[in-house]
Amino acid sequence: MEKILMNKVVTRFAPSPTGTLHIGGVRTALFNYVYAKQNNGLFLIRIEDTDKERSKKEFEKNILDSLSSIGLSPDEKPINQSERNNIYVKAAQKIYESGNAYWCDCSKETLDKMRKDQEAAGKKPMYDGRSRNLGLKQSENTVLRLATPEDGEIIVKDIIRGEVVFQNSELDDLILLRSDGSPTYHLCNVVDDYEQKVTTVIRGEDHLSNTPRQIHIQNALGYPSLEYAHLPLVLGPDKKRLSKRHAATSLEEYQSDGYLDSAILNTLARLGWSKGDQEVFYIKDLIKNFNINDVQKAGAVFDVSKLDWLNTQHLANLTLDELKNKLRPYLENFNINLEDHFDEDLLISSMRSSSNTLSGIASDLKPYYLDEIEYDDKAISKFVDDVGINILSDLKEILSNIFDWNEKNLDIALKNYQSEHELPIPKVNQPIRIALTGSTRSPSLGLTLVLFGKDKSLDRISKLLIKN
RNA sequence: GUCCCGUUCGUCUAGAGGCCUAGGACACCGGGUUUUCAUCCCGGCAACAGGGGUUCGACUCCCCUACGGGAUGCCA
Repeated sequence: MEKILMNKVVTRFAPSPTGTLHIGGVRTALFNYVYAKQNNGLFLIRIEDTDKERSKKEFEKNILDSLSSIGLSPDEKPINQSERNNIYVKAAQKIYESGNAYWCDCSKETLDKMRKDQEAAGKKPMYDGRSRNLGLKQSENTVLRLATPEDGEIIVKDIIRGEVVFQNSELDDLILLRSDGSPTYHLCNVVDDYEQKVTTVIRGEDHLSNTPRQIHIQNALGYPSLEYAHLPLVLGPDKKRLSKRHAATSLEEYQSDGYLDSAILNTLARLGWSKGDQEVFYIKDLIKNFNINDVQKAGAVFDVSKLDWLNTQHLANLTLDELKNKLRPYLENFNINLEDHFDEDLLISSMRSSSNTLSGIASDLKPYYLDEIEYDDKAISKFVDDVGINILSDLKEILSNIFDWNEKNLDIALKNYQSEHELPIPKVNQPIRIALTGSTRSPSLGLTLVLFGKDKSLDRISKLLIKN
């Protein structure tokens, strides 16, 4: 224990590249990152690609790119377990030589049958150690198993959960080396945590029951013990771990949907953790205020509406320039160049609260840039009737005679027309709004007209007039 | 089945025996501001899983039950 206190804190995020970076993984990485940073420690990444079947380079790339895109870059170059085979094999040998492992030649069929029998007998299915004292030598179809102590218990000291006790009798002799000689997850994981000088393991709760097994491997290898924090899982609305069935799970989907990285991180951090009544946190706030001891024990349901709200908060905190820069890629999706508007600053500042995502704002910006207008049928049928058409042609005339095209003049003209004809304001304004933007949603009308400019405004009114 | 973890408003959470007629936020529902939408402001709805203990007193401590999750792989 003293040893841990003396060492520099080192945390790691150890994903296996079998899919794109999952939002739950981002949260795990975030907590690891923040914990390391607030202790002046190191945050590392390790790619656990020992499953040759399912590991894909493209996923590894996605995970690494996603992490750095959201600001959770590691302090050292990530390592790949697939490239460190000899280290694990050496460790396995050491365990074997110390008498804490043995070769086992049980076939898959034998094992299946054993498990089935145990289940039928109402017992926990686990390897019964039948090869343990056979003194088998390594051969083509042998695996190396850890000789787990049969009695006693292992106490996992978990920062979040306290002491969790496991009886050794509940644990079976796990496989260290497969029959093809390749190392398994538990071995690699333990060896690498040691090799990378990891001090603190922060990972999902699904690993809690793996921990005593890994501690046995550590003990067999003579490694020092680690600090653990098992995070509650991120759940879907049905309380099962969040999966594609529930919602988007990969980070890149949220990013392309127009959520700010800082808002995503904020949402994830608040899932299972809180600090007073504060809701909005940036990474620097987390480094200052986060306390891993305060993390909740129960799983937390991921709620997109909270993300939406937090995103509006983070969006509102952006400076105009920041917002413009963040908007650009989303605008490009519509082939829009932000600078093509004659007063993009006024435009963006008028439209910045139109939607709670970047992609939503970009989409709302389309009428201001593109010639094609998408008319909202409902709005058309509600406001563009005979009366609406008359109003439009009247206003077209009136507006064309306004030469100093500014918000104040336009508002006055609109107001005069409306009071002269004793019309309710929306009756007058909505048809114009629809003519300009295709819908009834826009900033105040005088401003909207300014944003479109005189020519375009009149054009669009004509266009709607012709259409009807 | 067995082992492990968990259980406060629909959701995220505050609550470390009296501060709780249980607080905040999101969502939702009303109302207001706004020429529309959004923003913003105000208000409302809504929870301690159940049962036993311990205690003068339990959301808080202990036990049981129920429910949920995780683990039980030559996956990680």
